[in-house]
Amino acid sequence: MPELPEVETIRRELEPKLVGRTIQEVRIKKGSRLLRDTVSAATLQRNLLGQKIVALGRRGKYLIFTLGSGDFLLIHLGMTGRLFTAKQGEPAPVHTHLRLSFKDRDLLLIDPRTFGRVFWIPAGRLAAHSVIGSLGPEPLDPACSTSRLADQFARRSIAIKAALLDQAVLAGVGNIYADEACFRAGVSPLRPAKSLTPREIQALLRGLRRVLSASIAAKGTTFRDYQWDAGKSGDFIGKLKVYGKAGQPCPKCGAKIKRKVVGGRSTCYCTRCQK
DNA sequence: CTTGTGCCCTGACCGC
DNA sequence: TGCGGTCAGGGCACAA
Repeated sequence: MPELPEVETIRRELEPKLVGRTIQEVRIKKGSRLLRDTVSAATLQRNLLGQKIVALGRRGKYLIFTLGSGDFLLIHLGMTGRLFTAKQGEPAPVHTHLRLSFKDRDLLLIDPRTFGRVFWIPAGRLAAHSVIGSLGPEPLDPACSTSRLADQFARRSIAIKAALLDQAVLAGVGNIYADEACFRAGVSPLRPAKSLTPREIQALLRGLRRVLSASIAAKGTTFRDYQWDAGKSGDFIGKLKVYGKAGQPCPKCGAKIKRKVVGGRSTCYCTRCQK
């Protein structure tokens, strides 16, 4: 489940390998669900062929390829999406949906469960595009302030965990880091968002930033499917405090970690440490 | 506007 | 060994 740290890790891995290279061949899996209603395979193919990758950016969980034409290729990895390079001529693994060939290597997009998505966005239309335009601030951006978050939470009665998962509130936070941030802030994920005090929101943002930064440094969390390169796992799983640890002792107080579905997602927390 | 629910999809895992 | 059932969850459609 690639979240902000995992997508950022993939971005950093691919940037030096792809920027400056020109797309020489485009292969799209027939009827790939990743394109859905966003762009036709023929249009995508036509618009990518011969284009140079001039930048590789990230916004939330979206990877943003800037092309020489000024247009953008957006990739969201969903739950099981993987993106890495392979030697030319190397056989594509099953569930390869997109293969871009460059002078020295190929880029493969593999996604068994097809929760991922691919978008093509014309030049100048990135910020106004529906998926990018509706995103909240980057949690690691200094401009993302406690007061801004407080404004967002003030009118929400949903659980703080659900609010953290809302990409319009904060971009890039998923199930793992929402749970970890709540634990580090000592805040129960069940609390209504608007019940948090400014002090608690500050602790939450600080905890979130710390866990995101530490995870990026460890190349992300490999819980199940995520890899930042072929066969390469992230190391942050050993640093997780509560996520996926239901029934195990809380690392702070030793009480048994509880699991509950919040906002439709499995949520792990300590009822003693998190109030 | 808000909030909650169900669906998409495949593979890993479990119990029999 | 095989096989059916369950679960994982990001984003979106949809209903209230």
